[in-house]
Amino acid sequence: MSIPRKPPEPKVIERFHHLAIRLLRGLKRVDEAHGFSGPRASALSVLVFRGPQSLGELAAAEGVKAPTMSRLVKAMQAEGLVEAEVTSHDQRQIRIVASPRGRRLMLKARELRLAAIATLFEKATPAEAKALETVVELLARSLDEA
Amino acid sequence: MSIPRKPPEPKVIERFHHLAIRLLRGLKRVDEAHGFSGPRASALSVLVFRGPQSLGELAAAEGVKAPTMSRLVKAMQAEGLVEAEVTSHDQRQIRIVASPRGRRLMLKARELRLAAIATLFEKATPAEAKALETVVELLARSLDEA
DNA sequence: GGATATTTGTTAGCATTGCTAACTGTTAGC
DNA sequence: GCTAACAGTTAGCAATGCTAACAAATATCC
Repeated sequence: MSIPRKPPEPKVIERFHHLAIRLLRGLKRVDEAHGFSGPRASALSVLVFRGPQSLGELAAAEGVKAPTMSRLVKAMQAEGLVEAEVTSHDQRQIRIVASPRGRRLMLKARELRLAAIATLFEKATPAEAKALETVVELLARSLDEA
Repeated sequence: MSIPRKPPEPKVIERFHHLAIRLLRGLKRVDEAHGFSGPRASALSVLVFRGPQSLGELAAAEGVKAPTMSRLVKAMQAEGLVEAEVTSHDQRQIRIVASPRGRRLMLKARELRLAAIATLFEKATPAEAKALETVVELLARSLDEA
């Protein structure tokens, strides 16, 4: 028994593409207005939601190479956003932790981003809200298996 | 007569946010795999779809300041992606045009991006395809009025 | 008509963020 | 224990964003 399929029109794909770009561009503005942006916010959310990470883990989570993350961590340390220390059992690794201040700022920034997105959907009808859920499910499935 | 409303759950917003980030990150990879990326592809699509632009217009369309676009145009000229010349009536302005090669490469890159997105939706059921259309409509409406 | 202001683009110089290559120190394996 | 592999750091390059300061052309205002 096969599942019925009906891929969306190319036109819809194009519009979706364009909208995704515009959305992220807008979010970038939200971040910049609030101070620390991009890589800092992203690395901090990993540290807050997944807990302390080694440099390698954090670099992998963010999809960047070790030297890039090394420099970012150093900068964030100087700004009091994270703390780093050598772990007990393996003297090579470092353990990076979000500082209370880093945690607070990240959560605030995240809140603003989510609020900005929520605004876009606030006028949704019940049917549209349901459609959004459906699309989120579909996208999550596709991205996870990719 | 008021329209019934039912904003989506915060959880759905969060997931949508996360998925949008993952999607764009993936597209960046697609671009990088193919050579020229980000600002070049984006500026070229403005030149191809809206036609020749002055430097100021192009900078505004891309949301960057004039010096940034000035440098980008110079680099793209050197790479044979665009051509620039002084306009007839106002000797201050330049008229930037996509070269045939720039046009071709941009269209190819765009095709790859859209194909990557299409892949995500190719297993959609008819109901899911309809839901995507609904969300695209809703998003477009919200972003346009913002 | 000519002095002054505005507009358009460029140049110079700085910050951030990505990379690779080369290095240091630590751990693991033979 | 010697050597190989691993974890991070440092140095240096490229791309992309910015502001400040400038040159040239055009508009504006007596």
